[in-house]
Amino acid sequence: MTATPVRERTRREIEQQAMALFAEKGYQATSLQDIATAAGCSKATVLYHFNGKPAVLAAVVEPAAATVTALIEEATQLRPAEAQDRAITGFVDLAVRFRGLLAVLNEVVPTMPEIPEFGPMVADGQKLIRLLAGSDDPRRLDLAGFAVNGVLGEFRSPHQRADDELRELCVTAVRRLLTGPSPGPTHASPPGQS
Amino acid sequence: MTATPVRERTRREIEQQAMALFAEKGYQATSLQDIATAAGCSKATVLYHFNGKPAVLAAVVEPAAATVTALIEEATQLRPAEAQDRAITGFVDLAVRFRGLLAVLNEVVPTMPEIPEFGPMVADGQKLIRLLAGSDDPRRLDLAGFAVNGVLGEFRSPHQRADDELRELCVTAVRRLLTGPSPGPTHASPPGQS
DNA sequence: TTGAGAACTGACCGAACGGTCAGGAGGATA
DNA sequence: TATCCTCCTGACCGTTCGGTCAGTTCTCAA
Repeated sequence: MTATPVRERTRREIEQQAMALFAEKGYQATSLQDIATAAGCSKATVLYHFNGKPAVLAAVVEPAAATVTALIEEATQLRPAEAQDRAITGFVDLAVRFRGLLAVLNEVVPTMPEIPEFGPMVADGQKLIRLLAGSDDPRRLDLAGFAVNGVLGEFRSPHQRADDELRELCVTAVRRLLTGPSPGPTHASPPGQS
Repeated sequence: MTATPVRERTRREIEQQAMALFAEKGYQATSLQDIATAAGCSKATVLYHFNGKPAVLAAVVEPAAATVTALIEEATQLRPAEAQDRAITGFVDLAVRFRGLLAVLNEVVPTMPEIPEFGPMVADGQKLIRLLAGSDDPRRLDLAGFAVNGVLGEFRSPHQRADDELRELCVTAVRRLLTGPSPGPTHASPPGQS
């Protein structure tokens, strides 16, 4: 009934194998031939189903992107204080859930503006930082950006760490950065420092 | 007098141009031809002076690596409390000073174990995390790793941020993560949660 | 002046990449 | 059976890359 189920089956296989390879070796280091071999088809078939390598990446990333969008929409409808906490736990959960993909995103971030498929994701990233910060104070926005970088960095190399452990570490770290008293107006030098 | 000054002059020119290009476009995206053109020589000359592209990167990174080693040696001889603060400010200062290089390091980190020239640097990274943590508590070591990732991430894309601003942000964030009370033994759920 | 060695180069190579294209295989339809 | 369309493929293309090599130019001491 879905028009051509065989088409979807092949597409899905390519997406799954591409996801695994991207997570394992990175985006640049994975060639279309690698994906095709893993998926049990020819490189031309990959290009038949996806309009170029970036399109493969976009398809692989799409579920994660949709989840981010949903999280943002959900958190936006909460009151500010709750929204921040929801954003923190939601973001970390999401990072753990798509941990294999995060290293890839990390790698591709610098070249993302060049790829039209990623426009919405960049915008969502900004919204997420806004929610994590909990306010529009530039200082808190900066800290939120720092926190996101820290979380992303935590997934850069394929750790052997368990999901739960990783989640706890990230939540703890992000809360330390973003909750509690506001950072000093100028550079803050905690008591007793050189 | 230094045996062959002309050799050193060319080497230095290549190193400087390579550093600028790496900082601007990244390591992978910079070809040997790019470096040669910028340095006003041929690609073969670059290969004559450096034993392959990774060797160029190693030479470019070497000053920063030496500074890290010096910082570690210095901090190691302080008392623990002072050592941590010295490590924090020293690390951030160093990150700002070599900001152009950090994005490159960030990019190359996953493939670093494959390049023999980088063995000592990886070891220094571990020592630095140990100093930043201020103790051997695994939880604090994890937070220190998170902090390093955050700082590195802050330099991933070429911000327009001023050095001072960046330094203040990083020091604030790292202190928030690593100083103050020890993180709870299990996952801490601040008051009022779903 | 001259010769030896250092410094440098153009031409070339093999490999890998993303992408294109004409056409084959195979099932549904008429 | 004949036709059509979807799915798929091998062969090929142009480009870029890191790296090699034989040979030329330059430097400098004897």
